[in-house]
Amino acid sequence: MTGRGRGHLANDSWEALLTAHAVLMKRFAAAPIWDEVSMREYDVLYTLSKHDRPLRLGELNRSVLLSQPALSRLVERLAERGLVERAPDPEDGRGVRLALTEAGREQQRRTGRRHAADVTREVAAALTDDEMRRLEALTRKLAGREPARHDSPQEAVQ
Amino acid sequence: MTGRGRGHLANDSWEALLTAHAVLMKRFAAAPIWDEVSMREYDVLYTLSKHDRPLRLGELNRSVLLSQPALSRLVERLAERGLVERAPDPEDGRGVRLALTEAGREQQRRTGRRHAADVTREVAAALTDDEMRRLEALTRKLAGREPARHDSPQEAVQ
DNA sequence: TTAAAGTAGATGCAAACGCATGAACATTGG
DNA sequence: CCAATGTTCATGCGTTTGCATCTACTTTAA
Repeated sequence: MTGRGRGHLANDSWEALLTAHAVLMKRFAAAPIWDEVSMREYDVLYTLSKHDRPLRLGELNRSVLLSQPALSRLVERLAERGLVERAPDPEDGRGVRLALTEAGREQQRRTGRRHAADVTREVAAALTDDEMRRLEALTRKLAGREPARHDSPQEAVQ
Repeated sequence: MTGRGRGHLANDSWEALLTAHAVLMKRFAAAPIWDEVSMREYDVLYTLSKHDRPLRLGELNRSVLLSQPALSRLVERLAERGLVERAPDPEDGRGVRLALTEAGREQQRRTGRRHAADVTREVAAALTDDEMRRLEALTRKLAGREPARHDSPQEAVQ
């Protein structure tokens, strides 16, 4: 007698995550720190800052919730503003290698410092240290998997 | 000797949540079930379906990650398609009361059934029952608070 | 080796978005 | 009671987004 099935558990927890995401994103968006770069632009700058090697557009697109063309143009605008450098990939003539410029890195640090303070204020005010650690572990586990296959499991196919 | 401070814990857990959100949203968006209503439109239909009383635009806007004007027009389009009903609020002449039409409710159920299957597949494949319950509890706690104040705490001001 | 198929990113264009602001109504203070 | 202020949603307008498609390059296989 489990009360609710796994399906309900899965959907309820996902809905709760979505709600938390929306509520906190609204609060962060309301902060007066997005005058130089928008939240989406910051997302790109932050993702690039996390890696020390240049990223391909497609790699970047895996963590940024935008369509490939939209991201392509967002990066284009950041490049025009001197925050991102676009270079052809020497190992793949189709690709571009994206990296922060020095100005981009400084901008990321400046905005990141201010944003991190907001994140700390909201999250640390809501959860204990242990809860934050557990939330991190759970959400990492949630994202860190192969996509679940849709079709029925085929047994011993060749 | 805590290793990392609360600020780091807060930011790391928030980043992990953001990553999980982006990764799973991408997978869900890739599902072939958004031909009748888009994900954002479904978000509105779903939120309305959760409440049995009509919602005000402002209330709806608290859970939907869109600007007020964008939501106003999204609702307008849904109303034109006969999925949402907009009525003036009898208790407040400025407001509108939003509710699903019967067609809207059916559409929400149809899309919801298909989407829920995807959510179950991804989330239940990644987490145990206990983990799902813990994730739900943590994210509820995270969102279910008053916004943390920014300014310094004023003591005993009148 | 080379034609066919696949992949990465850019571009045209209509739809949707956010910001600033407006119009209508509600609330407050004198 | 009424003027001033606040609140709620709608609208004008420039910017950004997504979809479809294109080009350029790579990979596969014959």
